Amino acid sequence: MDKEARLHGTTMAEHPQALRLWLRMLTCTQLVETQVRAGLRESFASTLPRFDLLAQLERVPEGMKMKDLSRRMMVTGGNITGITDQLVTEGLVQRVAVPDDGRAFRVKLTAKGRKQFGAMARAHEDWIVQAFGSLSDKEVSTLHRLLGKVKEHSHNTKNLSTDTL
Amino acid sequence: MDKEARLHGTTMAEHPQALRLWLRMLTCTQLVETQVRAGLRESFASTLPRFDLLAQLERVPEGMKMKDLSRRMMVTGGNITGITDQLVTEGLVQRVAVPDDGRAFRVKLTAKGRKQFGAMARAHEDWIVQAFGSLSDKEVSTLHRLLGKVKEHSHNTKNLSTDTL
DNA sequence: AAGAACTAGTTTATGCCTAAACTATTTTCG
DNA sequence: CGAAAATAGTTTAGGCATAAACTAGTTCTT
Repeated sequence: MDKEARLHGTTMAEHPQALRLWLRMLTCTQLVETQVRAGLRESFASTLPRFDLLAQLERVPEGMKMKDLSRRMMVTGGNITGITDQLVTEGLVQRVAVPDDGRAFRVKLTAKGRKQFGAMARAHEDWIVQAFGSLSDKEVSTLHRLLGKVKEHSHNTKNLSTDTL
Repeated sequence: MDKEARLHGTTMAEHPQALRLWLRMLTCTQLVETQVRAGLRESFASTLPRFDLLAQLERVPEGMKMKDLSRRMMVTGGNITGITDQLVTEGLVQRVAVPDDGRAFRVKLTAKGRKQFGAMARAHEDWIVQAFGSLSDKEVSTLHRLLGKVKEHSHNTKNLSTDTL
């Protein structure tokens, strides 16, 4: 069945629905991201990764270890080092040593950081609400649910690509 | 109405649906992207932007101007210069001068590039089909349609953020 | 025809991203 | 205990992204 389609050599003309969906999803994400990035740059002289890191810390007064930030933000550790360095320079976060573990730091918002993040979060929310403004509540919820399935499936099938043994 | 919600100071606790949707969409995109990037690197020693550029050229035997690539790929011009340089070095594309316009180049796939892209595209398609494998045909089509609305809306509202005059 | 405005492509400076190597601390366990 | 393995964080090398300045060719305007 699948083999047939391939034998006919028509796969490249077909552009299966999944592929079209993926391209559109990528486009949407980039469109929204571009707008958010521009907003953060113009209104706050900041960037999306920095905002993202602040957002992670916002609800955790005691701060988070860098390793946890790395996992939550889905970026490699080296990155967290760099972004944190920036935010420390800007005075928005601070590194605090962890008593029981001489290797680790806890990254915490400063008072200035908390204030700054508040302003950014309000603007950010407006941008996002606007970006999805053409959808009804029901459509938003449908989209949310379907993407949830994609997300779970992706988590479950991680690192299984070359599992031929 | 909206004002009330804000006055109550509860916006940050609410996490409107749009915001949750956006975060989930970002997560999904990153998950799929990470898998595709790993595949391209491991199987073809290549990258997503290079694959993307080859894909743009695949259906246009006469090649495309770099400006058009920039627009189609939604990245700035300087980027196209770099990616094209890489692909030229790898022998997968070539720059061809445009007769009537001394400034412009046409970027074309070489025979090697066409062959290489074919192999990459087959693998890529498999990865994507797998990434969305948990969705039914109907769900794929729903997702596609809803994202279409987001995309159109975003295109229509570009550059209107600070239009107070 | 000549200057201004525009356009195609490149370059520069800066930031984020990865993978992989490295340092310095735990933790594990023979 | 003490060597080996694991972990937290940093550094390095390379690629891709942006914005903004720059070069060189084209088009517009008068």
